[in-house]
Amino acid sequence: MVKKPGIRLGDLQLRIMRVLWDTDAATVSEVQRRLGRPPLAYTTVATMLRKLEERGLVEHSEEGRKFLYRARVSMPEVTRSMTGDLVDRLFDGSLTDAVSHLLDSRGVSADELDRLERMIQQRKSKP
Amino acid sequence: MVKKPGIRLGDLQLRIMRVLWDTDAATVSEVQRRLGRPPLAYTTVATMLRKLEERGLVEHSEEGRKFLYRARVSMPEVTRSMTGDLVDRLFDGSLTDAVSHLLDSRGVSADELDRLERMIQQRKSKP
DNA sequence: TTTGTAGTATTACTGTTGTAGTTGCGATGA
DNA sequence: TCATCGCAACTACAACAGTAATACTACAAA
Repeated sequence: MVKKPGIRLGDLQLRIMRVLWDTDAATVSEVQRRLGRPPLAYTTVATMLRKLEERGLVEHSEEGRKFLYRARVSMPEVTRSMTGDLVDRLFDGSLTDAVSHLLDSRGVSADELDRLERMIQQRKSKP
Repeated sequence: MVKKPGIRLGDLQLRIMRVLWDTDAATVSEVQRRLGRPPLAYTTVATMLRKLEERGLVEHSEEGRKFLYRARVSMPEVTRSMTGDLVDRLFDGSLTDAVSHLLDSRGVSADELDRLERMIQQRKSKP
């Protein structure tokens, strides 16, 4: 069993990963462009990509003289790790506590409640 | 409307806040003791409390020559802030996506599903 | 009165995230 | 040929979390 080291990502790191999950592979400039709004310096993006690669979350191949980056960890993997982390930290691992809190703390529309209910029904029907 | 600055806490910071939420007020030594297991240096705890106080999350009064610390932010406040943060970061603010992911990624017992279902029923019955 | 001790204050150091400047190099267009 | 541009490499640095040693101080015990 390979151990999962518990992935923690900062804001920018996560935004970069999201770009890579969307595009499958991208150069630094592409990532930079896709990050949008207040444009970050090219070197900022390049630095973060290098650091992500050091951590093994990303890899690159050379396409001519530019680097093509792609994710080495999947989105579900990261998502699971980060949510699990928070559920552990805040709710002592209790899923129901976590969901309960979510329902309490955010306005949930009747529509959403319906969807959630159906989700649970489905989950119940198949073991 | 007072703005909520989006509270982010590190591991130790959260553990310390939890102690304070549990005890209502505690000296540095008490906090240190309550953190348990691999005991941290007294000064480590004191330093973190000071930093938390700088951020306004904690306050102290003087009890003789020792400091009595207590939380200035409530547990639900912090919990809401941190979960909201993650839901925004990972699921673009979609609560159903978040719950859906939680159900998928962790083993959920039939028992828990029942409890969740009842929770949703309750929520539906009162607007 | 001296000294140990329990406290706080000060200082320091490592690692990580976010942010970017500077440098060097190779392709390319004038 | 030479200036420029695109790009990677290297370096830097502020902020913050975590960790703690060291220094100062006031009370208590002997």
